[in-house]
Formats: sequence, structure tokens, C-alpha cells
Amino acid sequence: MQRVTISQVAERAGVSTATVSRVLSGRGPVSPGVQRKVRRAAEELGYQVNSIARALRNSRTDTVGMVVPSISNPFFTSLVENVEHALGQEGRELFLCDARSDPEIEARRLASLVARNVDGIIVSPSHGTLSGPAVQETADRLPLVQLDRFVGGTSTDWVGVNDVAAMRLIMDHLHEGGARSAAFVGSLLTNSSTEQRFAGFQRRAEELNIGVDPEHVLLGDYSVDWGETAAARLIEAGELPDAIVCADDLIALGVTRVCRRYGVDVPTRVQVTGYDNIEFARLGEPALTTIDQPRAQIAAEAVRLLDLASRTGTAERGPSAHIALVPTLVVRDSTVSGGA
Amino acid sequence: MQRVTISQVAERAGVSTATVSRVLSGRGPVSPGVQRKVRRAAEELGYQVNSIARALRNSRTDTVGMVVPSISNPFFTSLVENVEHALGQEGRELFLCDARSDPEIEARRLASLVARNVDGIIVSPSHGTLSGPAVQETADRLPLVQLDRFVGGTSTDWVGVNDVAAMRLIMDHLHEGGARSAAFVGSLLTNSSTEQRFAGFQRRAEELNIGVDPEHVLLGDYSVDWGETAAARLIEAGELPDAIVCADDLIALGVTRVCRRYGVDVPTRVQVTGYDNIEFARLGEPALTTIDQPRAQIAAEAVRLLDLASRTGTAERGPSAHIALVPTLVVRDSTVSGGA
DNA sequence: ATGAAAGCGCTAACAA
DNA sequence: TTGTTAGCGCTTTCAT
Repeated sequence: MQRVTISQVAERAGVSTATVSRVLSGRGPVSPGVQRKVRRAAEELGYQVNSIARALRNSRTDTVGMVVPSISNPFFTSLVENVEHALGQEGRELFLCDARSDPEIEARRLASLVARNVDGIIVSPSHGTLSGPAVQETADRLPLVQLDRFVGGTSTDWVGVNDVAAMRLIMDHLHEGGARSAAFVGSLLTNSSTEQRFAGFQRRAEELNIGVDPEHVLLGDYSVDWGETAAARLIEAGELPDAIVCADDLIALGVTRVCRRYGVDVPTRVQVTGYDNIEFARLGEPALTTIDQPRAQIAAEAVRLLDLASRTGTAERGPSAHIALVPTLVVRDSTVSGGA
Repeated sequence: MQRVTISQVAERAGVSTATVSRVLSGRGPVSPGVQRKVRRAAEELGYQVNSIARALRNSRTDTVGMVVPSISNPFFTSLVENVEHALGQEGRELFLCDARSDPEIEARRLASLVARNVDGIIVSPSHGTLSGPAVQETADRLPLVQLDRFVGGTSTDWVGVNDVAAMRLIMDHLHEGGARSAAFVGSLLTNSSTEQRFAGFQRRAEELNIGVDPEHVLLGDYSVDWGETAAARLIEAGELPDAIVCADDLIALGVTRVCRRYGVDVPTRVQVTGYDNIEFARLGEPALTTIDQPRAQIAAEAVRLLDLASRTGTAERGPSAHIALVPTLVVRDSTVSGGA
């Protein structure tokens, strides 16, 4: 099963390899007659470009790499889908990597993407500080934009959502629903998402005079399991706050599940909010009130920034872009809505 | 930001490029002294292999491609994770593509993977027949194994689960729980998963004398939405069967949700089963009884077959392997378990 | 409009 | 043990 090369096509068409290349890549002038001959020969032989060879020659792979903290988190897969879509045109392909929330694996992935000469990288860093060196190093070598999360000590483009504004939306809504005290369940403060969200939570809680018992700030990881653990801890400690604000939907799903199990009614006894608006958010019992991130827009912006960076050259191109899009509050049944 | 090449390293170390190559790839004999010199030079220059060049030379990319019908289906992402893990050793990378359940996109992805010279491909074909040509063509060019689903009219390796046996497990369990009639909610019969599952369902239903009203076979797609639609249709038509067997967990999640909404108790009024045991299956209300596929094993087998195929050469290597692993029944709260 | 030839960065014969 | 050299398949000057 030898692969067909350009020179076999050339031979069959009775022309030079240069001509074949010109025809197939549509660059350079070729007479219609020869064009046809070449195309037919290629067709008959079942020719397909060897993009490795092409990439070596062009030093462009028409490939972008994407690294996410966890491919099993529906929010990220949805982001991936959107990026793929945004890339979809132009025949560019996405090289997807899962960092398993581990900065070391992440660093390896990044290095491997660089080695594979992707044209650019979109990364949502796993860790708020540990991801720094690898991300910066990578960004020094090729166009890179951070998505959703970002890592301190780096100067790269970023696009995501205004977490602080999102938290304000949530807190205001909870406050209207009568909440006068709240808990926060998030991941350890090792990534920007939680940091920002927690900061936003705290600030607005203070402004609204919503009490936050220090014991009611529970930090674990982004998972249903952690949500369950945290909720059980809150419930068993007694003194449940009026609301439990979760750093993402997975956590919130775990929290509501445990509430159900303990017979703690949501939202009348305690209001619960999520974040991300993953598909399963609406499937919770009750359906989750959450924050919707404009994923398509985030993805589109990321691709745009990447293209921009590629064009401008990795060299100096002024300060990096920092694009915070506007989140939306999606009110469902896990909170007390206005009318109630 | 020029990339460092091997010859720059060679120059700095005062040796030939061949020597550098030998040191860096660990092949061929090099004296310890020179080794050190080369490594230091490489280090100082921040050298990284250009795997494009290496791939062109070796006609191996140390990369395998994976194509799944939908990256937003947790079952497939979980499969991806497992494959990645199985590959994880040996420094091989996974090139992940989402076919969006569209055979045309799928064909493009496959072609692109071939063009990119991946060493092998793992694919779960979207469509039971339409995916055929592309899959076969791809398999003719390089090692390919089908995962979970397979497509008719192809002769490639396959590894998945014994769907018929799984359905027997489910039906027997439902029967024990008192079910004497059942509905089936699946996707249109355009992929092997549904085909097999439905066949298994029907056969065992017959054997157990479980009645299946032809009106109670509802075919749509693998999504929560479809589960909801189908359940609503069943409920509104009256004459609910004793059990609703779903072709996957997403559908089952939709079904149970609608039952809840309509006040139809699961499992006392109607038993519901899923398939795949995705993480969210246990989060349903009630938690889903479902089929667990040995994903890690499936992934490991797939990788093994791929390696085998690579070694043997794509040429004749006897009949293709067809490995059906044994599924497990996971009993939760959506069915009437033995004791009840 | 077409062809000859150089070379992208790497590795593997083959020599020395 | 080390260096020289010939390509992998493609694109792109530079001639013609």
C-alpha cells in the first residue's frame, strides 16, 4: 500500500512535478489542457497530498492545538466544539489535548504541540500559577491565546467571560430571592475561574450585606463528587445558609443531589446556583439557575485573535488583548425567582 | 523567533548533524563526552525536534487519530480519555476529531487524518451504512480499528461490547422486576449500536414473553431531547408499558425527566433503563439502572489491535479481529430490584 | 506556460 | 565512534 506521490502523478500526466504542484495547490499559471490531464491522473491514482511534506516545506501545518483541563467536563467539550466550528472553514484542523487538570501533563502537551508545528494554540490553563512557565514558554514560540481561564505572570491574549459581573448577577438574583447568607463551593483557588468567581462572590456579598460564614467557603475541585461532599458537610454542620453558590454546574449538580437526599428543599430551604450552563444543568432536580457563557462568541474571538497573531508575527505586537465577554443569568428552578 | 535546528546544535557542539541526531534520538553509538557536549548545546539553544521533518523522514508520526460521532456525548469523551490513557505511554499523541454525527464530516476528518500521516485510526462510525465507504477507504490505507460502533460492508478490526448480551441482562432484570410489556427508545437504526441493541431487545422480549407494541418502538437520536419527546409521546398516548428500555443514558435521562414532570413514578409505574453508564447516569432522579461498558478494556484492546496492525503491515493479515467484551448490568433506582 | 533544481529538517546508509 | 551524503514529498524560485 504505497502512498501515491506527486511525481507519480507527474509521470502519468507527462508533466513535471512542479506543474502538478501548481495545479493541485491552485497556485501559478497552468494551461487548461494540462490542468485537466493532471487532475485526471491524480484522480486515477487516488492521489492525496502528504501534508507532512507540505508542512515541512511551508512551515505551516494548518493545524491548531487546543489544550483543556478536562475533556470530561461538558463545558470544555462544548468550548471545543465551538472552536472547531469557528475553525471549520479554511480546512484547518484541531489537535485536541486533555491536560487532566495536571500542569505537568499540560506542559508536555504544549511542548508536543510546539514540536508538531501547530500554527497556534488555544489553551485553558489548568492551574492559576503552576501552568505559568509552560504557557509563557509556548507563547514565546508561537501564537497562543488563553481561553476561559488564564494564568498569572503571562502576557498572552485571553478571551473569556467577566466572572465578577457574572457573580454580581447571581448574588443580586439570590438577594432578590431573599437570601441573606450564602456559602461558596468551588475548587481550590488554583485557577483563575475560581479566583475570579470567588472574588466576585465576596465583593457582592459584602455590598449586599449577605453574610458569609468563613466555614461556608468550601474549596475542592470541579466535580459532582466534590459538590456532594461539600453539601453533605454543610448540611451536617447544621446552620445551612440561605444560598449555596457553586463555581460550576457540576458542583451544583452534586449539591442539589445531596440536598434532595437529605430532604433539604431547593429552593425554598436553600437556593443553589451553578455556572457554565452545561446541558445537564437543566436536567438537575430542580433545574439549575446558572450563568451562561457565550461560548460561540468566545470561540470565535479566540480564533480571530489567533489569526491576528499569526499574521502579525509572534514578535512584538503591542499589549496582549484581554477580552471579557458579558455573561447571562439563566434563571431556572434552583433559586427563588422574582414572582415567588 | 527562529526555531533551532539540528545543524545549529551541531555547529555549537562542533560535531556533525548526524551525531546530534544520534544523541538526541538515542540511536547509534556516541561517546559519552560527545553526548554531553551535544546535550549541553541543545539545552543552551533550547532545541526541540521538528517532528514534521522527523515524520517526513521516518514516515511515522507517532500520532493516532480518533474520530467519534459526538464529542459532547459523555460516553465518547470517556472513551477518548481511555484511549488517550492507553496511548499515553510511548509518547504517542491523539488527534481527536468530532464527526458531529455526520458521515460527510466524518469522511473529511478521516481523509484529513490520512493526509496528516497518522500512524493509525480509531473510529466509531456515525452511520451504519453511510460511513462505510470512507471507513473502508481509510482502512485500505492504514491501520484502522472500529470502536463501539461498526459499519457494515467493511472488514476492519472492531472492539466493543456484546450489545445483545447486554440487552439480555436488561430484559431479564426488568422481567424479574415484573415487567410484562416494554417500549424501546433509540436512535434511527442507522448505526450498529442501536441495531444491535434493538435486536437484542426484541429477541429477549420475545423469549420472555414481554409484549412490545409496535407503536412503542420510538426511534430518534441519542440525546436527552429525544428522550423527552419520546417519553411525552408515550405518556400522552396512554397505555404506558411496564418498562422503557433506552438505547443510551442520555435518552434515559430525558425519559425519566419527563416521567417526573408528568408525575409518572419510576420505577413503580414504569421501569426505565439506560445504556453506557455515563457519569450522569447516577445523577438522574431516580438514578439510572444501566449497562456498564468496560471502557478501559475497550480502549486498551483497540490500541493493541492498532499496534498489531502496524507491525503486521497493512497488507494481508488474515481475517480482522472482532472483539466483543462483556457488559455489566448496574442496578440503581430506575428499575425494580430483586428485593422489592 | 512549463521544467529543473534547490531545499524545508531530519535520519540512515555508507565510509572513514 | 564519527562524518558525508542522499533523500523523505513537497513548493518555489529561476530559467526557458
